Amino acid sequence: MALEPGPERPAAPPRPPDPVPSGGSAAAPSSAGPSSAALSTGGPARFEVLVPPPPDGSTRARLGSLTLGHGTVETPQFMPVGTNATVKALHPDDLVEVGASIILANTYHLYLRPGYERIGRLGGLHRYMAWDRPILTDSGGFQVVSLGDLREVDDDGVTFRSHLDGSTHRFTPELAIAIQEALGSDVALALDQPVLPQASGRAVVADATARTHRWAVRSLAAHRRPDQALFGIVQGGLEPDLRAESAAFIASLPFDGICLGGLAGDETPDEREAALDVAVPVLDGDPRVRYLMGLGSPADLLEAVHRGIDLFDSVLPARVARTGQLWVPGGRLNLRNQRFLDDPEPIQDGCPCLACRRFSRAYIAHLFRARELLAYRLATCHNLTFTLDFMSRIRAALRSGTFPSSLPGLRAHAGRMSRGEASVQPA
RNA sequence: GGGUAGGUUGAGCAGGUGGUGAGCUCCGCUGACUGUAGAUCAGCCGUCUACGACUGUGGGGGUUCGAUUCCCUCCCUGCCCA
Repeated sequence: MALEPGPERPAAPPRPPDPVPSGGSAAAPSSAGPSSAALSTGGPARFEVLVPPPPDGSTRARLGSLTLGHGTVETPQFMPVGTNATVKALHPDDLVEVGASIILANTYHLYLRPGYERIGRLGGLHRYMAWDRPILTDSGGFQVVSLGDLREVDDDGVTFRSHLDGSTHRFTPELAIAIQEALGSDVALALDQPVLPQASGRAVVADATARTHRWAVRSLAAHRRPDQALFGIVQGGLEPDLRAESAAFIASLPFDGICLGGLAGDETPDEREAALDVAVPVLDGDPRVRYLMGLGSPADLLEAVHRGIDLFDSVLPARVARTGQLWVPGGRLNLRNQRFLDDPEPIQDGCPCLACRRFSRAYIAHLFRARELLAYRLATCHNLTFTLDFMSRIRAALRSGTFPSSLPGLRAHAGRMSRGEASVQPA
């Protein structure tokens, strides 16, 4: 699709070295260098566009740097999801090695168990889970849809039944903020009401979007913690006018970053990209980071970066890893398939991850069949390494000014990792 | 040698006292998954010309319109007694 030309932008500032090498390991977020201090806004989240999109309008992709309390995040970037204050199957050292510079944790889950007051008493989420890099907490808004019939939304908040014990709980925008302040995440999100675009009529989307806007205002009013950023969430489903209106409204508020929610659901890639092409131009010229919630397959990440998104999170690479699907350039391997039992090759030749450095496909295939715990750790390390390395490749292309022209190569590397695309054959 | 309990689709079972045995759990095969109620879930898992049909209850024989069931015989396994 054609991208509309953006406005002229000032020349890019000097390009700092990317701390994440293309091998995907040993990311080392650090404080921003003195050269970028002049662009600091002094807030809890400082986003700088290091390489803006080209003036010819060939892409909205941009290279950036998001500085938070616990470190700097190079963008475009992917956040592994650690719902229960852990990225399933991984040790924090694994996350560092995989190249994670920021992870996501979940307000709803941690509220139910172990309780946010407890985490607060124990020194906050970073100390609790022994992760000293940035953490973003989801507000619990997604559980409004994922918990389905266990919830009821009204204008004041949302009433949930706990998925753990059936007990009744109620979230308001104010409580979601209080929980996240107790957790001490670097980035908090405003409570929102996403909808499944395909399963909802326009009236439902409009209603949820309007409610999300009211909650956004209340979230800002409730937020106190000066060392914590607060991002607002754009909704609007797949309705172009509602999506654009929502983007304009959220952008009019003094949030530290802009999230695009209600996507990465049951919509098609074309529908999702159309929604981005409506929402992102509304944010053009806005100095804040743009975060598309929930997207995780490499091909999807690439197209969203192309359309101007800086930040992503998803469960996908880690979840599919735990079921034996390993991502390699151009596609994926299903290690549960019989043919891998005799395959002595590493999952991906040259990959620096914990799995590929020492183990064969045959061995990992065996571990999956035996349901050995090491299988989940190795597979998760590999897929996150692949994903974060892919983001690093995108950043390298942006830094060198070759991004639009490098799209075909990046698309080939991304392959299709979901939605019924064929698996790759072993080398 | 005598007695006794058994032999069901890769494994383990359920069922079946003359009237259509393709059920279950493993194992196995394949697929799905995107702000994680998920190391989960779904489909398949005897054969075929496949929305239907056929075969299959240790082997062989018999009775019967009809046998997994009744009778004869043989084989195999567990246990008990010599």
